[in-house]
Amino acid sequence: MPRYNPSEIEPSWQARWEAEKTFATPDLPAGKKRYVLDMFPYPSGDGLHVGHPEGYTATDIVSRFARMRGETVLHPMGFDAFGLPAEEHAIKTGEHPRVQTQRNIDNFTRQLKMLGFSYDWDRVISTTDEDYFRWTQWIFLVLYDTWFDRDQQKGRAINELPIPDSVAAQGEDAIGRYRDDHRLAYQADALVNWCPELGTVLANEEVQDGKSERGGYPVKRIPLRQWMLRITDYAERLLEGLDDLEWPVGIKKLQQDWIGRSTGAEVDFFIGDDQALDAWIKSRAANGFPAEPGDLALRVYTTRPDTLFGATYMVVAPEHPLVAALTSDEQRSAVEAYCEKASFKSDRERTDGERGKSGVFTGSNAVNPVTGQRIPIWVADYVLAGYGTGAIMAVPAHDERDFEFALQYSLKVVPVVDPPVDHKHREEILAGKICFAAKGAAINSAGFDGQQTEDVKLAITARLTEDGMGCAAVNYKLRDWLFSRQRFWGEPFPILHEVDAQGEATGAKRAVPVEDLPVRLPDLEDFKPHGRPEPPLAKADDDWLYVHLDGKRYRRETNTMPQWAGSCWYYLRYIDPKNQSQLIDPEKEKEWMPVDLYVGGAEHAVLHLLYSRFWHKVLFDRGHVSVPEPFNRLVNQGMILGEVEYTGYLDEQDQPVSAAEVGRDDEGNRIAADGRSVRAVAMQESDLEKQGETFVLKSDPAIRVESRAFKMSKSRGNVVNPDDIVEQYGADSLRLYEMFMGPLEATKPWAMTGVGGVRNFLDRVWRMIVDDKSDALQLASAVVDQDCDEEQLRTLHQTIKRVTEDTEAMSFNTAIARMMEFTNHFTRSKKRPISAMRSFVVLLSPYAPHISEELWQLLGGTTSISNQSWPQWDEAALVESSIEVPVQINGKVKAKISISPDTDRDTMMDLALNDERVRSLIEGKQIIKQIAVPGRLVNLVVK
RNA sequence: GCCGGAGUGGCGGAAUUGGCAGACGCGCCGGAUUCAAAAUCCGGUGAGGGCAACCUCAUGUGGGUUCGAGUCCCACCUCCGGUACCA
Repeated sequence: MPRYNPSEIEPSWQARWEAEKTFATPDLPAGKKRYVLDMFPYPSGDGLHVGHPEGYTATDIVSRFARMRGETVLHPMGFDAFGLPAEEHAIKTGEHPRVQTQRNIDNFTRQLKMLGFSYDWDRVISTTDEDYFRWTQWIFLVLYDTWFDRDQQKGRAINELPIPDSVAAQGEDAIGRYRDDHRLAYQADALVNWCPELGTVLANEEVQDGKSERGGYPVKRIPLRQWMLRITDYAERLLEGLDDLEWPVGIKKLQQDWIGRSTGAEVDFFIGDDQALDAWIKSRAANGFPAEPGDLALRVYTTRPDTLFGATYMVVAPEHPLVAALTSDEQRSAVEAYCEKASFKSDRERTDGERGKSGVFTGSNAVNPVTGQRIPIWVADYVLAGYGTGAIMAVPAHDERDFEFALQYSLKVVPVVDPPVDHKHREEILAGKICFAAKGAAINSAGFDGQQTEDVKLAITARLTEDGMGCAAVNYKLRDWLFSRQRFWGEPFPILHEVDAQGEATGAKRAVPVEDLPVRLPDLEDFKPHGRPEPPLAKADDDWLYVHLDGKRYRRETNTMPQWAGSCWYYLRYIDPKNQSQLIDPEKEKEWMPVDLYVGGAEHAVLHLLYSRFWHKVLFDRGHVSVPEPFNRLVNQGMILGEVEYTGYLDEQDQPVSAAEVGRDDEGNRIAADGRSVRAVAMQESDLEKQGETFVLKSDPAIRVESRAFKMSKSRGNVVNPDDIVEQYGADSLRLYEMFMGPLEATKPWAMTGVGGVRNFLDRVWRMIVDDKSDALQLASAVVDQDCDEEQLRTLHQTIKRVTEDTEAMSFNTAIARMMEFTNHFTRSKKRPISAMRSFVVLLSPYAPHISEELWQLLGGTTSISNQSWPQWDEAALVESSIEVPVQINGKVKAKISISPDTDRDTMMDLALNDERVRSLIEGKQIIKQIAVPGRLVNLVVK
């Protein structure tokens, strides 16, 4: 009895695809190309998660579909294999990270192949391959060799950087330093998130709630010499580039917010002695606003220059370079203590918790450039050193943060914006009792009174510019990218630091010559961090660590790159994965780029996608790639949650407590409204019933029960393993179920019964074509070599049309529903024309490739079904001779009439009015309005 | 707080973009087949009322626009995800 047996047919077809290289992609596309890309996985020890195949199946369907429509498809897969877990494992076990990484890659590869994805496995790459990271290092050298020309808004070669005469006069070293200051890859002392437990610094993104994202260990801020990438130079380009991309608007917005462009003005406040004020004002008026504020001024950035008249005090960040100079002797101990305390806190800790503001008066004053009045300068950690100029003018009347601070320290509040007259709190705002951050008309602002906010901004900025006190300015939230890690398992930097005879660094550096790449990782005895913020590579032998070049001695850079590095450009390498002389052959790059469809999780919305775009733009500017943006279309697959769980509550006496009464006490323990402590228990669906919006116990409807699906997690024990599903139901069922669950982008809960449902469908498809009663594999007797009848033909062509359109629209769930309808229809037919069966199996093949191959072969196919061309539908076959349309009376369906689909408006109305039932219903009533929509409905409004 | 997304049967979800709400699947009920069960096949299945033909109500809540609203507008509620003093 040849039952549908996926565990037999799936591996055999996979073996055949592999042996025949069915999905090998040519170097260059013939005709229309399509580059379909998945976000490559980190090969963790846990293996594939059920969330991975969701996106992978979607792209596989798109790829198979496109191939059958004659496009040349590039659909590759690889591994993002550097990263912390492998290193943690190495530290624990002493096993080289490469060994474990390879094991995990092998397991992932097995799992991916088991799902029947049509990747070109000859193009597989791993970021940890020397042959790959050689080019990651090469791109780093491009960044190192590039400066950003603001006038042209373009990255250019460092030797094209204009050297000011004053620098040139100081000699080669000065020129070198000047260049180093302009490179896109540069070193700086950065306050870093040092995590002693992990023995590494972390990027801001890797720190959550003052703890490491991985492991949840405490993080301290310490200054350290770090590699930085000047992504901020590209802020404007990264912002503009978003416009033309077919990305979800939400993701675009996240990137825009992350870049955080704002416009306003920089303003200098005089901080010198009164005697020097006049001279300063005169010199500013004569010479204009200088690039640097000088010793006599404190520079701020504001987005509301219109509120300058309301600036009643100033605040500098604790790390601001002028803090010491501004601090008076009386205040020195208080200020120093405050700054010391702030330095121990991370950005996150500063803002965490109470959210109360704190600060200390410096003892100094500054002159408000428009009022001429002296205002106090405070130091407070609600001002961040890294944004704007690290100092602000505080306008408590019109800024919530300043208002809160002013309230706490009894600072002056001067309203300078009059809210609209109908504003609820206008009186209190004008009295300085409530803060108003919106727009209005200027007041208390001398000559600007009465003008609207936007106009005042321009007018005041113009006046400041004229007086040399300020200028219009743009700022970004985006920070330069902290690019070095103190880890072993990452790409070494291809940089050499010159050392003198004593082994001391001279400060000069040079790039490793391109022909010497890759810089391989050294052999180490063990991988343990030493607890100091110094990279493990420093433990390498001198053979590795020291290099002689051109008669000089160098020490290698010992930091490694972060995990993001490898994933920044992998999509390029797939196009030319084995090229030994170049990153990518320009001819191939031109033919294949950009990526037409990129599918992955929304968790990479900002970082990975922003970093890749940045690298790509640099490569573009330097002529290595031909398009300005790498990913034309982006789709985020939604999260798959675990099975729905029903949770009831019991008190200490095991009496049920309604979920409506359950809350949490201060320690987070669950308690009932009356204070009894309660515990959660899992409930069976069969014991529950729906009551209104909620579920209740059948036995006691007063007791409410929670119903919810949770994120899959090991600790919750609701993780679904793809291996188990494939074993029980088959890969085709898993693929089909993941697509049938709902829209690709939606978050949706897993349901094992649903997998059974699609398996049932595949069983029906099998029996529609295969004779399951006979011992040999042969066609069912109902499958006949004759033409479709009219209805079958219509069903077939409707199915072709809808599956084609739904697949194009990536509406996979409805495409599958259409195929189920087809199967329902033809299973009922005693005669199933073989031509219809063939067309159907072709439609099914991108979704469930293994069963389709098997059935295709049985239906007489001699080559892989993936070589078939996609069926075309015939509009003529879709036309029905007669359709039923509803007749509504006052918007309610009261009757149906049968008409030919092309019946015109008037004829429809006549038919409706003559319908027996309609006539009886409108008898004696007055028809006020007649609406007829051809092919759709008739509506009569009667009184 | 702010930003995004979503609320449709017992459940997952459809609905040509303003035109027959609930496609398709799961579950449930009934029937056929069977010694019996599984499997399979056929039929039914939003709620309430009626012997019936039918009637009434129904897409988170309340209003509005329209001949007609799940879909558009206004106000609100709930859930999920992201984010955190960026001057």
